[in-house]
Amino acid sequence: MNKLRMEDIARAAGVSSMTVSRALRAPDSVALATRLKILKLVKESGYVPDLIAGGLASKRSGFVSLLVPSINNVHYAEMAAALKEGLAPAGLQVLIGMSNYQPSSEENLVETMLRRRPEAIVLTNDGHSARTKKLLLESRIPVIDTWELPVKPIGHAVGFSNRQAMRQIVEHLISRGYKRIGYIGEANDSGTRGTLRRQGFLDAMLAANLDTTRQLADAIPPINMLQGRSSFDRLIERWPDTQAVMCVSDPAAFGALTSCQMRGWKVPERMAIAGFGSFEISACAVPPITTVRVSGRELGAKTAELILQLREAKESGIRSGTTNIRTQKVLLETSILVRASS
Amino acid sequence: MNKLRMEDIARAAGVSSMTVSRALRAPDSVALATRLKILKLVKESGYVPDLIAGGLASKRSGFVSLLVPSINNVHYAEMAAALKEGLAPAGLQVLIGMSNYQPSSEENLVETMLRRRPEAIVLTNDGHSARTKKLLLESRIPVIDTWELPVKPIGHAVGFSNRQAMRQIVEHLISRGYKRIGYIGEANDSGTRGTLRRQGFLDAMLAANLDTTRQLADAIPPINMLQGRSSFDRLIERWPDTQAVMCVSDPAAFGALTSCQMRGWKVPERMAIAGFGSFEISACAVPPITTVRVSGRELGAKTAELILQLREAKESGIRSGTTNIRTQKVLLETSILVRASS
DNA sequence: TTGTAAGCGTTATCAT
DNA sequence: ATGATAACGCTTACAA
Repeated sequence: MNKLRMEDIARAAGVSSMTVSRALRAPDSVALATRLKILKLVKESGYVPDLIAGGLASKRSGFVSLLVPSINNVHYAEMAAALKEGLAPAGLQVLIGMSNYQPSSEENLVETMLRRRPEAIVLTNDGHSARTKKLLLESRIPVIDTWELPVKPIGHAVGFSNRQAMRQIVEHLISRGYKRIGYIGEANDSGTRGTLRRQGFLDAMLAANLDTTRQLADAIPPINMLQGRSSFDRLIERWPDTQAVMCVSDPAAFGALTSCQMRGWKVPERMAIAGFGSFEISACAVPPITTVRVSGRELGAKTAELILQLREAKESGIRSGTTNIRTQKVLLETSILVRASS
Repeated sequence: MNKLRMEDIARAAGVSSMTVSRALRAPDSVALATRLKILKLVKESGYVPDLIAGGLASKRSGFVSLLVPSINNVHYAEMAAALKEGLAPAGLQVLIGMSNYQPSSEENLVETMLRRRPEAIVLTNDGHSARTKKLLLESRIPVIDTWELPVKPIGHAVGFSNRQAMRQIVEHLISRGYKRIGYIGEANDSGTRGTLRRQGFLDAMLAANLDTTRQLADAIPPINMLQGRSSFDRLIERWPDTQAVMCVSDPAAFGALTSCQMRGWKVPERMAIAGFGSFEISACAVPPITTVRVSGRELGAKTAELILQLREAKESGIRSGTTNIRTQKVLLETSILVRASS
């Protein structure tokens, strides 16, 4: 038994393969009786059209590529789900590639993804290599940077200001009366979100005329709970009179909280704690941890919207002879969730 | 400026496109000078070969499809990373599809993935619909069920026994002297891993002649921390004299722990807790939580191995005229991590 | 070592 | 509403 082709269905239905093709993609353009007969045969035979062949002929691959550093993250998961939901009505599939937080891997991943000619490519991290940028630009495929709004994005961007959000939450700590505030971040974060968040911390502290020396940023990204705990321990060893600690992410903040639990320190009385990202752990910890709310769902939905909009613009551009599509930037709001830890 | 094709590179190099094709895929079959000239042109021009066209011609798509329920899970992340590493040397890419824990979505996802003709398809959940099974079987594409070893897998399988692992950890609790042991699980888990884990709980309890009525399995899968906490609260309300609680997963166990923290209950003195899956939270919680160690990396590596082996078997099968490849089952070991919570 | 010719399985385009 | 034909951009198979 060989693999079925469209022509096999066509022969069985007594029509040409073009009619089968139409019955499958644009049912209205085929007579009802013919269509029903074809669909019945397709179903019975288990025929599955070959998208490789279809893609070659139509020059539409039918999928959008989502590149994430890791698939172990609720925000990427929600973003992916929302992106998928937003693109499904347009018949676009989402295929996910994982770079595993390795910059060299991203370059590779981008190149292998481009080979499959996605209809758009969504990036979730910044700090791309020059070659990555060149490949993306030359591919003529719409590129969307997400999460942060880069000053100079490769193509379009949907995101929020990590710096502004961090500034906001640190201002909250300051308004609570904490003065000796420490910061726990990640190492090697030049050109990444971590840097921007730390910048936000500095913005708030300097504006309030507070001391900014209590910083520890040596965890390997992405910082995890246990790293957060050990950073906290070293922070306290070095600056024992610290009153509050601002962490680059919720898992790190939870790590700091567990250190307090082991020391028998009351939170927030002895030590206030704040995180970033509204992960489940910050809601469930005892006490719950103050954090910055970010919405992967919103990001995914907006990104889907943008992709569909770009697609339409391109269609009408082809019709009108215009080829230039302006770079789009979508800025999302963030808000802080004040909880018992501060 | 139009998209570059292989022929453009060929013309620039003064060779035929076949030579370019060879220089790119089997460098040794092209004269050194020619090859260098071609590779230089490719690099300078930013030409990226079209895998859609290549796939159609060669009947090899060059990718393996990994279908996960969600990308918010460290185990799938590690499995994906290991799978990727294992397949990369063979020139196989891993593309991830997400079903979002919706059974209807899985059917859809399988079908759209099949359209792209992956060279193997890796499934991470069980309980497939009849149509899904039919499509997979008729596709003639190698299918690998992972995590659990189903009694009747669709194709091949790499996994461990959830039932046996759960039995082991419950036996540990029993050996510690706990008698009134409760169970917190997920609702609607017929045919899924949850059912098998609960079965393992029953196995151990019945073998020890202990009461098995303290079960609460009404959380919506996948159970999360807050659901674990509320299940625990209801368990305690109904059976206040419970001594230990076995949870279907670590996040649920952590939820139970936070309830104890809020009640001021000592763990394990007043309440012993055990989880499943060795998530980071169980290592970082205070006290750390006893759990079952599972290795996504190992699963991914073994799965990659199996895929390469099947591929070779197929190659030599084609040469020898044999077409039948036996179903493979790979069983991995699990172990329990005894920690302070029990 | 390189080239030529013929597809791969679908869809675009133009007829009818 | 349906069909014939020619791509789509590459690789296979064979020839030189």
